[in-house]
Amino acid sequence: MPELPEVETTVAGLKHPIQGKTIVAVDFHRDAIRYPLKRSWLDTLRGSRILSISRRAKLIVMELDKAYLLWHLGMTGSLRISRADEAKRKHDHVEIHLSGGKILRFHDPRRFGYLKLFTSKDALLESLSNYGIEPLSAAFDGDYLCQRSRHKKQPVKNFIMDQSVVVGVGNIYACEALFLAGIRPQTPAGKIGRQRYLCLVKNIKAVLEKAIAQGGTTLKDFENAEAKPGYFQQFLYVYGRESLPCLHCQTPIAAKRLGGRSSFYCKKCQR
DNA sequence: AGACAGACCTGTGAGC
DNA sequence: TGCTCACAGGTCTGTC
Repeated sequence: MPELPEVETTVAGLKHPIQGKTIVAVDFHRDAIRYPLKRSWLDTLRGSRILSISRRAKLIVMELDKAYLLWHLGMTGSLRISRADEAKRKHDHVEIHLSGGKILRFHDPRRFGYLKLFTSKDALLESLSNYGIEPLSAAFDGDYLCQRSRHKKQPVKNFIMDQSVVVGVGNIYACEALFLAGIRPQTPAGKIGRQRYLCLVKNIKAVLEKAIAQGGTTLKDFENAEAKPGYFQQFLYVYGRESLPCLHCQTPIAAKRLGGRSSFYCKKCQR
């Protein structure tokens, strides 16, 4: 599920409720999600204060006074704040009881998400070292993308979804940004010129910023920290619109699998 | 090294 | 109604 805007929305919603709170108790309801949930973490977590929460790539970083918690929401994960009297739902795998009585719950039906604990900043940074630059940073520009793409034969859509190049762009926003830039998803990345990369970067930033402003995209089960959906899905031009008329030229939207992922584009608007 | 397929999971909707 | 199948927002690993 969550691409950068959904993670950003989650972090924004969690800041106020959890920053400065102390972890009173932690429940692991499984031994593992994607990776093992180690019982030894429980002692570290109990009594820890949450100093800050932030996002890096599609990851959520919680800085505690004794450690760092790193969350990935995978495809169907969500983190939400609930009252103590709200019943645990199916697929609530982790519950963190906070001072003040609220509970932070990690919900993830498909269990592609994960939670990791690091006891030093170096270990945390090491685990983040393979990620590329942030798409909303000034460093992400057309020249960067153009330079990284030289000699690459892979489809440009797969290229911009490569987290070691630029982080946070997933299947939905890759399709949307390529549509807005007028670039076909299957075009080899190395064959695209600087001018078109300038345009693509502009549209990646625009699509992500607009999605953040709308609280992300909810196709099925994304919900933010307050259990509310996002509203960006009503602004989608191509994603999930196979055979429907292009909103610019009425040509039926085409679908194609690239790198195992459904890709949507307009044969007339995207070349 | 780069590109691709397959694996990891459960839920949902379509088609029979 | 109930079965089977394909597919879903993301990584990670193995293979060619």
